[in-house]
Amino acid sequence: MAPTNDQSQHALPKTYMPSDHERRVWERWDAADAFHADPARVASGKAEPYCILIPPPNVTAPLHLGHGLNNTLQDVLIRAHRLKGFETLWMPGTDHAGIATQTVVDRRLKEAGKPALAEHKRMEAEGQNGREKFVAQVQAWKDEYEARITEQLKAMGCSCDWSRQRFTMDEHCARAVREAFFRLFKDGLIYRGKRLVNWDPVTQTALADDEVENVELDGHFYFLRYPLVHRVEPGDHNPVTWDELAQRGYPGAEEHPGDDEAWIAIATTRPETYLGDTAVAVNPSDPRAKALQGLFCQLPIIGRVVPIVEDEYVVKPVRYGGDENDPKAQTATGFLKVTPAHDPNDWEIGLRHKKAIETGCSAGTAVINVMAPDASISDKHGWEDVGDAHLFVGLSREDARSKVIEVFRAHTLNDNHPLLEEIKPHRHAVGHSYRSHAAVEPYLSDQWYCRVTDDRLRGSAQRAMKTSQRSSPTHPARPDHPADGALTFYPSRYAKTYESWHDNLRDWCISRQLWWGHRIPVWSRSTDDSAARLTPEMRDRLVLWAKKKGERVHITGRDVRTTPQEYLRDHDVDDQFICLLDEPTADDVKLLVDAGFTQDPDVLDTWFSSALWPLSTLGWPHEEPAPTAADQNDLPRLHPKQIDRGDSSEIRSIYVKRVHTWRGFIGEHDQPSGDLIEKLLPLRDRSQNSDLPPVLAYQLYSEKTIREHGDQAQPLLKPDEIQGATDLICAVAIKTDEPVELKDGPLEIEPFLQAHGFTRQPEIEPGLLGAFNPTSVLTTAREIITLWVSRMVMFNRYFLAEARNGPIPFDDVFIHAMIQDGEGRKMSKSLGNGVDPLDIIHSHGADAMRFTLVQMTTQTQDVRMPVETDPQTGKNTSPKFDLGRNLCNKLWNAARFALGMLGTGGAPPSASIEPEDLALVDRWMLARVARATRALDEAIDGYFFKDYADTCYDLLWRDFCDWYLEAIKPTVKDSPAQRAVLRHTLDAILRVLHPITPFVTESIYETLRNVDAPPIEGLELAPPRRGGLLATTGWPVASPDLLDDQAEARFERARSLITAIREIRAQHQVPPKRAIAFHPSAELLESIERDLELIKTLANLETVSPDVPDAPTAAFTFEGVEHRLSNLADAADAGAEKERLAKELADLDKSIKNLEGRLNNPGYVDKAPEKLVNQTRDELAKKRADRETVAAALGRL
RNA sequence: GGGCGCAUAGCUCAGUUGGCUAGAGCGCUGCCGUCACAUGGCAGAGGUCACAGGUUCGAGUCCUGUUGCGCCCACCA
Repeated sequence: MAPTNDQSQHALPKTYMPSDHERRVWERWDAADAFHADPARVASGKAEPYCILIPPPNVTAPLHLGHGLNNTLQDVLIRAHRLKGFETLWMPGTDHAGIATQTVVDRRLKEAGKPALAEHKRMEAEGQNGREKFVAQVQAWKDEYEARITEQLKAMGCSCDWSRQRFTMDEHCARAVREAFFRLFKDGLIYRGKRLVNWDPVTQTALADDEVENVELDGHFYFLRYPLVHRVEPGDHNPVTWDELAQRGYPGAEEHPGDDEAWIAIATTRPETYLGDTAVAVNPSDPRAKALQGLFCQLPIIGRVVPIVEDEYVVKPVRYGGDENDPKAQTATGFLKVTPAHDPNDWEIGLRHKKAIETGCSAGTAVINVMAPDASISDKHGWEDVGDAHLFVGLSREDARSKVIEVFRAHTLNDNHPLLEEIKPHRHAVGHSYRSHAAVEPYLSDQWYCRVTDDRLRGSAQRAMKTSQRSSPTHPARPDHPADGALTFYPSRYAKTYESWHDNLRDWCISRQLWWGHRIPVWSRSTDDSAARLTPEMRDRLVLWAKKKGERVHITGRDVRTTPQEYLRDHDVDDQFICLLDEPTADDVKLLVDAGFTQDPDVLDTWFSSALWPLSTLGWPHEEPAPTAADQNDLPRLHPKQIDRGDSSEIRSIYVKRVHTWRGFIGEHDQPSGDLIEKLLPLRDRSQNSDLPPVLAYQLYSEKTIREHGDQAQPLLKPDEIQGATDLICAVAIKTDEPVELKDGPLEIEPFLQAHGFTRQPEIEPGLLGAFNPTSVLTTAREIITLWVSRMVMFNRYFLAEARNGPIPFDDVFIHAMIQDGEGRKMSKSLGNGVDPLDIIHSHGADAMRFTLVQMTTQTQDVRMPVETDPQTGKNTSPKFDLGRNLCNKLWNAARFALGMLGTGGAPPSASIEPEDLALVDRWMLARVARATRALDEAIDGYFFKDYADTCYDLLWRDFCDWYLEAIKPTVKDSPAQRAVLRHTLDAILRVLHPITPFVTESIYETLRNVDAPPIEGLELAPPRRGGLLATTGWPVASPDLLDDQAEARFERARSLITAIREIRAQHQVPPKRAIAFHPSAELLESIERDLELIKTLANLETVSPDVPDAPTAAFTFEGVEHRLSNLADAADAGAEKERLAKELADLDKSIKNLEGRLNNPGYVDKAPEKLVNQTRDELAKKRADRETVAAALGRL
């Protein structure tokens, strides 16, 4: 063998220092493009795709340990599949996280004493571009945090395809958002609605239902009295007396003095909303309802008269027939104040009784909003009959509540009954904004909604779920439609969350009154003011404009679907909406502004762009065919589809792989096309005729041809056609940034194109969508199953639908556990119990962190991680990470030892090695590798991450280090075959561990890959595909022939014997160095003859012979027979021996009793499987024999 | 109010379809400075599987109930 490189062994430090390796390894991966996925390999059938889209982290803050876990798991899947030969794409990116980021930046600006959101809003109102300036601040924040997040992910070793990183507000995503919005809008799935929304009075935006967190609070029930009156004109007072009520048959009326004014009592938790009451409701089956028909209530102070309506929704008090078991019935008065503008239920009641309320309520309307957007009481937002209630105006919600109570307490009816009847404590859930944590106000507001309850969205999401995971085989709403998808949750219990979310779905409020987000691409024109109606001329201009835009603009109104022409002609509608697919040009804007339109100031809910993630990141809506692999060095043919249809004065471009494609429009804007053509034609000719690789290609189309022929359009080729055309679209592909030599000197192509009005926009990669959507698995936290998973399914299916249901964006959804601290609390900034992944990477290394996290990932919903604060650094850490660090160190040292044994650059490989020619321990080791790879395959397929880590751990530590390396120490230097097994086993271990601990394995592989050894028959270890990197090698494939049952059983037997001997050694406190003598029975000696060297090595035996010397010995039982050891110590310790034997005897007695009991049970013998019963009998016989031997030994002492 | 989950060694957790004496890591005890690794080796102690019933030849595992935690959902009378 080659000289053992002792120097190199000693050059390696005894301890694995992650910081010495992680950067170098990362740079090697990066330099080799190791993680770049090529859709062409999928398209050409050379590789199966495997794709994961990162759940884009919010740019609000750096990543926390939960992200660390999630992304580690994804990387494990990605790296394992990359090794398994899949074409693997892990798409990275970040989320703009609208409300969250805007809130954080606002807060930071305030803390820094800089102009914050409020100031910017004022600037905007004053025409000083406040919006733009504020968004720039948020953008700067985003840039900083996106960079930090990227750095964190890279530090963790995440093998994303970093060349394709996306952001939910970048141009690709914006493009997808516009397309999606436009299509939904056109298809009637987005509409404008005025209704109650969850309003956050602090950030002053609407929230979706799922952005509201319910918090249990101690509140009160306030019982208020409303006097009953006859119909009166406002200001009049015509009370109803109890006598009158008694005559009308009102139960209980006689309990009151007959001349007194009668009242009814309502119970509320929010007395301040009484200012907006427009009715009082009673259950029609309440015995009092009939007597009240035709009567009214008069609201104190305000003087508003409101009708009494009958509605089944109202809970009857127990006394009047309510359900005793209903807690509501126990506190209910049977009367419900109806405040449609400030309570969702009341809103519904208001709708049901709209007419009756409008005619009965003295305000003449069913809806009275008494609050400003900051939730203070206001008479400027729909409240007109303020009356004597001015004292409330301007108060906050909380102050208004106290004031109302104060006033009701002070006012009395009949001089002795305060209007405040009672206050009872009441604990109830109150919605709070998940961002500002302010109590959410149900607030009347005009918002955009996505009609997710439509079957095209909700239905398709429900049908997507695999039948076996459903609680009902079909969706209730469409019993005739069975499942048509294979959406599967791991663990399966989360399927229920998904299912029930859809059952209770309501339309999704998608507009947010924020500045940070995708602006809603709708221009609207309110025609409330009749003077502002469209002039016929303006209408004609708009119609013409819309006609020219064709399919790229959609005009409609509130809940009305007509053709644009019809729509604009109709002067009765109150709102007009124009949705544009493309960013409007300056001309468009001018026209729209002239016509009185303004762009909607709102932005879209963050989740709208998140829902498009599987589409936008993969290039949708540009669906372009993948280039074939052979084309890679050529310029692509520029397909007309790549050229925007419609308004072509807009200039667009794309990249195709690393080829930059530019698009421009020639022949408008007084731009002389001649110059461009003159320059371009020779360029193309040069490219086509030269031996040099082509650097530029372009094609010219007439806009008209593209309009008429779409994808079938042919480019213009003849010079005269080109020169004559006035509507040329030019698509240019360039392959270099270098100047190109022309006759008249070098031409810098990009500046040249720019000068001609071309702009370059980010690349769209052909074929990504086709190759990688559907993706393979989504790995995420359970809290966003509803927010995100469902919506991705809906949108993917909707937008990719050829017919009814498009593909599901992923079949598998893995929901990982939540990391809590040692006390089971969520990790959070406010508790100070969070752990920063970078801190762990610094203290323990990325691999250590990853291993620990993977090892913790079981199928439970929470995992706990005891958090400790390092007293020196003040940083949080956890002792759990030592596990991972220790494992890396163990691997490092095992490799150090192995490499020392192997040397480097050894003998060239000869013929392959047949396993049957190998020593027992080698065959055993190979069998362990074979068994482990099988277990690991299963673990990966079923998302059993802990099993994966544990299997690796056992293979490396228990099998390879504890047994194999120890066993081969005396023999490996002289056995080339054993060295081959050592080399390849280590190689296989590196490969299977690589998905969890990529850095240390890659570091070791740098050396190991240069060590040659003959291959072993049945163990396939594919070489690296790129850059000599372990990350690009192949998964170890072990043939079933390596599963050697006999070798394993034989080794196990030797191992039991070794363990038995070691036990005696420990019992007698024999120092490890001391070699002892073993005296087996003659039979045992004969049966272990072959493996004697192995046993001697591992049990540290000096001699083995059946002859027991005349010296102190210790006895032990193996396979029911007594054997002896001698030379244990200079003096025998009879006491310890006795103690040990006594304990062994007791243990044996216990299990004998247990086994006998079982066999004496006739039920067991009759009913249990025969095999099991026989096993029990054998066991009992063995134990009895052992017992006899032990008892005899004990007797002799 | 509805749904889901958890309770196993001092700590953190495994324990697939019920089946030999319930496992791992950390911690603990003993021996070890040994020439891959003390971030290590060998050996060991430690568990009435929350509680009460039930099904079964057999229950940590299945069923019912109880207790204690945790999470999600639900239009706050």
